[in-house]
Amino acid sequence: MTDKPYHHGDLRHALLTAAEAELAAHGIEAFSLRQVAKRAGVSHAAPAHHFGDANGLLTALAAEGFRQFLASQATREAQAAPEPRAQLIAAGLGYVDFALSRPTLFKLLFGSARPDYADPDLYREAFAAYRHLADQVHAAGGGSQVDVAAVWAIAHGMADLLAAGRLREIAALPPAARDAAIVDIIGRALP
Amino acid sequence: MTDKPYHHGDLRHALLTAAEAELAAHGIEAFSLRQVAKRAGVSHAAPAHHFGDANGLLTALAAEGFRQFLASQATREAQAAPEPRAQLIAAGLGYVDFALSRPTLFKLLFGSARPDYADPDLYREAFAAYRHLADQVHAAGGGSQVDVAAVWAIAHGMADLLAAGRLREIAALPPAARDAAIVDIIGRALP
DNA sequence: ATCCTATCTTGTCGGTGTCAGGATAAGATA
DNA sequence: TATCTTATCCTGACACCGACAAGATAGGAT
Repeated sequence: MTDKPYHHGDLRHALLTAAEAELAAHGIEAFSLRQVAKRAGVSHAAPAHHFGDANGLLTALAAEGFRQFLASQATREAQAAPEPRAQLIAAGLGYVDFALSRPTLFKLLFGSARPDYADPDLYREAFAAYRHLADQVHAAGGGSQVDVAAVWAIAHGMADLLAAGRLREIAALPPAARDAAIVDIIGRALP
Repeated sequence: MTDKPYHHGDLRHALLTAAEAELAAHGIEAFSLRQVAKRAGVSHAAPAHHFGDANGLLTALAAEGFRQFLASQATREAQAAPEPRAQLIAAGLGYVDFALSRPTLFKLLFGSARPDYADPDLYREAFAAYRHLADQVHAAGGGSQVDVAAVWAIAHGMADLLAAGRLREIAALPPAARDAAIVDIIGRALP
């Protein structure tokens, strides 16, 4: 039993992990900085040194979330055919996967005003996610801003509604049928 | 100058109005029951009698929000051709109109865990909104749950992204061009 | 005229974010 | 090795918040 050392060692990382767990457990609207500190076994004011304030922690967590968001898309893309359109559809599936496997983190990224997008790290990651989508749409033959908006809207709409517990009929399908429905729907955005 | 009477007269309505104003001013994540009470010129505990707790107030506000949501769609439908498909597209435009004109209220309806959907009034209004959409999809020739999901997802995705300040290129278009883009996009959901 | 009930206020409690100041430890310098 | 500097973490305090309890006031029924 090591008495807890005064210095944690990797508190920043531990706080991010604790914050994500708290978020998943109690939802973003009940997020509490003191509960995060308690979960990490540290005093209530310890997070301030690493993140400034509560929004700073959520901003850092959102940046990390965008990295996981792109990784979720990459996983699906690696399993799909290399043609641009198949890759685009796969990215859409990864979009939905992320929203369903980490719903509160998804809401932090897309439905919360607390992350500060003036933060360079977060801005860069969010922009990278947008760029990835736009590149795929262009590669798949979409030429206009309207095409990008259509694909983004339909993927985001599916993800957001499913993460919010709506569209129960779709969510309740067996995985293969569910994926097929999502593929069908996303494909409509680029006729 | 009438000294404020001990009894307000229509405090319930005044609190809902004040709550919507507070929501629009400071966002849902900074929502404060005491600020709502102060805005209505009433003590901090006065809302409890009418709404129980803060979530009760937000639940009542969400129910009212769904009525406005359907009204926003009805406005667009009244200006559109009577064919089912035109009516469906018009409803989609009204969906987006609502999200852009009342973004925080929109987030309360579709992106918040605070309203309690076990409340009969809120459940009824939310279900009416869903039913309206499903009926229109069926009237326009959509036969499956997937068709309903596709239309809902694309309209909701456009609305949510625009309300969150994303899709700036679309939001920045002049009204007529913006509407045309939205019509184009929504139409893709039902080929 | 009286009682009953709905309405609203005041006061209090535990919890929260943020700030100020102090304690501790790690690393650099000598 | 001894001291200085800096990063890290803690304690304590303040104002604000949601919720609850108890009391004050007024409207309406009897």
